[in-house]
Amino acid sequence: MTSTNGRAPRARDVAAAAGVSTATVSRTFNAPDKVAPEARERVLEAARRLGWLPHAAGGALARGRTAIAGFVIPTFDNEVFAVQVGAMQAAFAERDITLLIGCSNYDSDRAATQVEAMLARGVEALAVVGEAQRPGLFDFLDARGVPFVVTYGCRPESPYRRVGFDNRAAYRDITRYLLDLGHRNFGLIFQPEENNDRVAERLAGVREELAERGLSVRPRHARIGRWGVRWGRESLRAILDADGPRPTAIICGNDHLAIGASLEARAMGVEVPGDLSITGFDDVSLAAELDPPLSTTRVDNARIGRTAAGMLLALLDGEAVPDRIEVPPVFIPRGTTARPR
Amino acid sequence: MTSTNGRAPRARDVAAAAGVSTATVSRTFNAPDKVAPEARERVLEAARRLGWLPHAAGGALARGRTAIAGFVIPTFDNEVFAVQVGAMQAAFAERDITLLIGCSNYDSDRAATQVEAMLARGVEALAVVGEAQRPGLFDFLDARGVPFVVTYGCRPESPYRRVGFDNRAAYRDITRYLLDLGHRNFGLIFQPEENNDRVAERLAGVREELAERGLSVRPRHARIGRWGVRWGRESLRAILDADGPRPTAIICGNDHLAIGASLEARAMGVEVPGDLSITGFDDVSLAAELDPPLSTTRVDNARIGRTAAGMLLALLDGEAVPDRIEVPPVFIPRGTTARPR
DNA sequence: TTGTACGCGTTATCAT
DNA sequence: ATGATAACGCGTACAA
Repeated sequence: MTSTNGRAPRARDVAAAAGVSTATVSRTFNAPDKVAPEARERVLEAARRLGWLPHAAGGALARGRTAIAGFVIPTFDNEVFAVQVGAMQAAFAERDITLLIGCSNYDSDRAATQVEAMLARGVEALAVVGEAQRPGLFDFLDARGVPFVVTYGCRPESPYRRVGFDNRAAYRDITRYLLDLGHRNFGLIFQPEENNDRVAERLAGVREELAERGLSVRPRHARIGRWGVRWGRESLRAILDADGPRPTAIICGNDHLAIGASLEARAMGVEVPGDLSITGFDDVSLAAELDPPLSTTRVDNARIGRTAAGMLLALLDGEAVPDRIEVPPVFIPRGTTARPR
Repeated sequence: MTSTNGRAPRARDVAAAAGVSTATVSRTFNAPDKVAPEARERVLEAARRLGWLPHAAGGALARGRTAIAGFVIPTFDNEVFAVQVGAMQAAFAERDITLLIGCSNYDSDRAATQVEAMLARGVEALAVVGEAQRPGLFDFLDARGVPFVVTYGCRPESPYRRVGFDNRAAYRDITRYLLDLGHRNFGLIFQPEENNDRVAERLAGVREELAERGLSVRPRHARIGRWGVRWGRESLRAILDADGPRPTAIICGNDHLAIGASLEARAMGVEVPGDLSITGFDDVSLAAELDPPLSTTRVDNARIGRTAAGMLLALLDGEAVPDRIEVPPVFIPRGTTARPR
C-alpha cells in the first residue's frame, strides 16, 4: 500500500511520487491556487496513496506557529470540567487548533509543571481553571507573551482575564433565597478549600450574607473536608447528631455533596424539604431526576468552555477582548428547599 | 526579568547569556556529565533567569521523537473514560510523554479525523476506546508503524492488541445471576448501539445466555436508544406500562440508566428489589450510595488506563507485549436484585 | 507555475 | 570539555 514501509512518509516522498518539488507539495495544501491543476491532482493523489500527513513539528518550526492551545483543569473526573474541556476542544477544532489538556489534581505545583510542559510544546494560548495558581505563574505567561484566560472562577476584583461567574455572589444568592424562606439556622457541607479559590469564595459568600443579618454558622455545623457523595452523607449525619439545635438548611459546595446529604437525610428519617432544606451546585445531570429533585444552581459549562476558547482565539487574532465575560449561574429551586417548619 | 521581551527565549539566548555554545546548553540538560561543572552552573543559571524551556518542536525534529502519545475516547462526559484518561496521562507523565486526547462523540469518522490529527502531531503510540473504528484505520496505523491498543472492549476474537474485559461475558454473568435467582422475564434498557461495539457485545451476551435456557426478551421490553438517567426513567415506565406480563428483572447498559429505572420504579410505586430487580454497569461512585444501593458490575478503569499506557510504553521500548490483558469486571450484588416474588 | 535554498530550534556528530 | 556544523521536515521568499 504505502511505499514508505514502517515509517511515516515525508513531503519529499510525496514530491518524488508526484514528480514535483517539495515546494509544490507544500503549496498544494497551503496555497492550492498557486499550483497548476494537473500538478495539484498528481500531488493530492500521491499524498493520498502514501498516506502523507505533514509533520506538525516541521510546520511549527517553519511557520513559527504550533496551533496548539492548552487547558489546565484540576481533575478529569468531574462533569463540570469534562464539559468545559469538550466544548473548548470543539471550538478550537474549528480553527484546526489542537487542545492540550493537563490535569493538576488540585495541586498548584503540578499545575505549574503542566503549564511548563505546555509552554515547551509551544502552546500559543492557555486556559486555566481558577486563579489560585503558583505565584508568578501568570507573570511568567505574560513575560512570554502567551495569552491566557482563567475559567470557572470569575472574581470581580480578579486582575486576570476570565470567563465564568462570581462564586461569592452565587452563594450569597443561595443563602439569601434560604433566608427569605425563613431559615435562620444553617449547616455547610463543602469540598476541600486547598488550591481551590472557588470553594473559598463560596464559603465567603455564605458567611457574608449571613453576617449581614447578624447570623453565622456554628463550627460544628460547618463540614469542609472531602469530595463526593460519601462525604455528604457522613457530614449530614454528623451535623444532625451534634448537640444543640439542628440546622434547618444545609448549603452544599456541589451537587454530589448535596445528593449525599439528601440520601442520608432520608435514611435518617428526616424529611426533605419538610424538616430540612438542602441546596447543591452545578446542576449535575442527575440532580433533576432525584426524588425529591435537587434545588441547585445551574452553570453553563459548555458556554464557559466555548467562550474561553473564543477569547483566546480573539487574542491570537490581535482583537480586543473584554477582561471578563460573565456566564451567569441560575438558581433552580426544586424539591429540596422549602420554608422551615 | 527576562531579557527576551515578549517572546520565548531560545537556546541561543541562553548560550549567549552563559557565554557558551548552544551545544553546551543542550548537553547541560541532556547529558549533564559531559559538561564542566562551572559551565553547567552558568547555563542552568542563565536558563533559569531567562525562563528558557527547550522548544519541543525543535527537539522532536532533531531527535526523531516527539514524546507524544494519543488517546481517542468517545466522550469526555463519562466517568468511565475520564478515569481511564486520568490514569493513562499519569502513567505517561512518568516517562515525560505528553498525552493528546481526542474525542469522537461516538462518531467513527470524527475518530478517524482525530487519529489523523494525532499522527500529524507525531504521536508515537495510540490508544483507542473500542474496536468499532473506520475500516482501514488500524491498518493505517500498522503501515506507519505506530503501535496501538484498544481499551475497554476486549473481545476474545479481536485481532487487535487490547486491554479491558469481555463485555459479552460480563453480561452473560449478570444474566446468569438473575436467572439463578429465578427470573425468567427480562427487560433491557440500553444506550445506543451505533459505533459502540461494547453495547452490541453486551446485548449479545444477554441474548445468548437467555437463549441457552430457551428464553428471550420481548421486543417491547427491549429499549435501546439514548444515554442517561432520563432514558432509564422513560424506558422503565414504557416497559411497565406495556400490555402483557411485566418483566421481573431489568438489565441496564450502564449505571445511569439503572439509576433512572430505579428512581422511576419508586415513583411508580414498584418495589425494588421486591417487585423488580435492576442491574447497572460500571459501579459509578453514586451507585453504592443510593437507596437501595445499586447492584452493578465494577470495572477498574484506572487500571485499564494504566495498563494501556504500560503496554504502549513497552511496545515503544521494543519489548514483547501480550495481545490481550484482561482487567476482569466484578459483579457486585447490592440492594436492587433479589428473587422474584 | 515551478524549483532552489534558507531558516525555524534543537540535538548529535565530529573535530578541536 | 567544547564549539562548529549538519541534520530533522516543513513553509516560503526569491529566482527562474
